[in-house]
Amino acid sequence: MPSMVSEKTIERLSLFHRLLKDLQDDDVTHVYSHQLATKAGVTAAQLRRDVMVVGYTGSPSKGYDVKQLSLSIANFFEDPEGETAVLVGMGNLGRAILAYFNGRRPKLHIVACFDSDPHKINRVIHNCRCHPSDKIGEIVSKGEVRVGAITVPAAAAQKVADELVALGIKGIMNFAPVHLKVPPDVFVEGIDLALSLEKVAYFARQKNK
Amino acid sequence: MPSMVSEKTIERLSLFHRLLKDLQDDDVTHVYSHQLATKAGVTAAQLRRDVMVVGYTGSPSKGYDVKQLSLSIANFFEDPEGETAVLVGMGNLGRAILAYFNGRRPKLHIVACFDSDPHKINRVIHNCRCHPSDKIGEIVSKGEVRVGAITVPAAAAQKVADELVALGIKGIMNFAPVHLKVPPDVFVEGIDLALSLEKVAYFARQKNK
DNA sequence: TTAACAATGTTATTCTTTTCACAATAGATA
DNA sequence: TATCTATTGTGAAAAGAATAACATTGTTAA
Ligand SMILES: NC(=O)c1ccc[n+]([C@@H]2O[C@H](COP(=O)([O-])OP(=O)(O)OC[C@H]3O[C@@H](n4cnc5c(N)ncnc54)[C@H](O)[C@@H]3O)[C@@H](O)[C@H]2O)c1
Ligand SMILES: NC(=O)c1ccc[n+]([C@@H]2O[C@H](COP(=O)([O-])OP(=O)(O)OC[C@H]3O[C@@H](n4cnc5c(N)ncnc54)[C@H](O)[C@@H]3O)[C@@H](O)[C@H]2O)c1
Repeated sequence: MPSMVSEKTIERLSLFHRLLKDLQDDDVTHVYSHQLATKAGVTAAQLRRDVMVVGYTGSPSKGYDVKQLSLSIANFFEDPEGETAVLVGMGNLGRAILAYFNGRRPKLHIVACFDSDPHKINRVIHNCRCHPSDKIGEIVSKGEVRVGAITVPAAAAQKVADELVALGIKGIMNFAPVHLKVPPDVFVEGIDLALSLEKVAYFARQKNK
Repeated sequence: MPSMVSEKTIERLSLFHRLLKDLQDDDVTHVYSHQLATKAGVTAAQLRRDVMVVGYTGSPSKGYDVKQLSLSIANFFEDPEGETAVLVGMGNLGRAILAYFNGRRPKLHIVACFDSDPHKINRVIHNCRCHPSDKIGEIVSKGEVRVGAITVPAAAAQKVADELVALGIKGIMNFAPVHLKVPPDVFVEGIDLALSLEKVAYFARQKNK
């Protein structure tokens, strides 16, 4: 196993994993790299290269065994009983995300939510009771959860991040438009929709020239 | 001006632009590359390299003139009176995004929303009346809007994308977890939160080893 | 049995992006 | 004025990612 796999490869493997599960639902047993690659929107060469890192090997004539490859990727991710996460900031975006991940979605369950607004505290939203955010440390014991999502206003994001780090959280999805400072043993994925939209607008202008 | 600027550079320039506006609000007149870079979470060398593409040049002793650099980036983006966009899918996520962009946010206004659910049609949400999605072509005239956001279930996303493309839209933000097939003159930014979260979970596991 | 085929695993190559390094420069200092 | 300092702009080097190329291999069919 290579000591470090790139973020891009992890994203694609996760995507392949999802597509493979869809294929399984449709009772497809085998798939060729170029077929799966087309569904994923990548090249076959890249898919094969990504698949290398999980150690699974397909057959030149049958292609990949859907079930086996799916298992190999799951095994590579080594996420046995599904990850749990906490979410801080039960505003518009926080509620949408909670609905999404705690809906029919099986994996990665959000087990606790927090907000500072007294009107939201103790309300149960999407099977998740909203707790006061200054009680995080009491409700979630250190090391209990590895992943956190931040959907509070930009001004509060760093403070929340510090609290999550203190809780022992090692991965953060940050939707607030600020760069978070965290220790090197914490992974931050910054999702800045305003920037993404500006980018889309820029390239849209480029395209119709 | 280089004919093609990378997506990464556009994202960072947009980020710098935002940070420069914040500095202006605080009446800061000059800033050094390493200061701005720290706020942005990138290296100073990278920032300087990005700034090259907009053609602005700073002073070795004063650094960058905040106002001038901000103007230079805005000018490079050449987005005169602010972009407009349409949004299809007024579910949980669609409403959150609408609230976000049509709130105090000045730029990039969502001018029309669509949904197929009769219960949602004609309801006014965040200053935006929800129209029936099969009437897009009647409500938005071709070429009127350049950017679209898709927040419908995965199964409906490609169909919606086709309709947007037919409308002359050149840039799409797609939140549905599917790869969209569009003509080469349309730019698609796929935002797949489930994949992002899986990635965070993976690296969180890696980190605490 | 063996040749032909089509798809894989993997190495080599190309292309892109980031980092490094440093000459050039504007101002501050004496 | 001459010198010193800190920062810029940018070519060159390094690192990283995608693509191409091809030898290898399991299967089919003559
Ligand atoms: N809504 C979107 O689609 C969207 C898009 C892009 C980015 N964002 C970002 O996501 C964040 C949330 O956006 P939103 O639209 O949901 O805003 P929102 O105002 O609807 O929700 C913010 C929530 O955070 C809570 N909060 C504030 N300070 C807190 C604290 N210290 N601890 C715990 N909770 C706290 C508030 O009570 C509120 O419920 C913002 O940073 C915003 O910039 C949102
Ligand atoms: N909610 C989230 O945080 C979240 C996160 C990641 C991805 N997504 C994706 O975003 C999309 C929307 O998610 P959501 O949680 O808002 O779902 P949702 O079910 O709340 O909303 C979907 C909306 O789309 C409408 N719709 C369905 N078919 C349509 C059509 N053909 N034309 C127009 N409107 C149509 C529905 O009436 C509904 O209002 C999904 O693809 C989902 O996978 C959502």
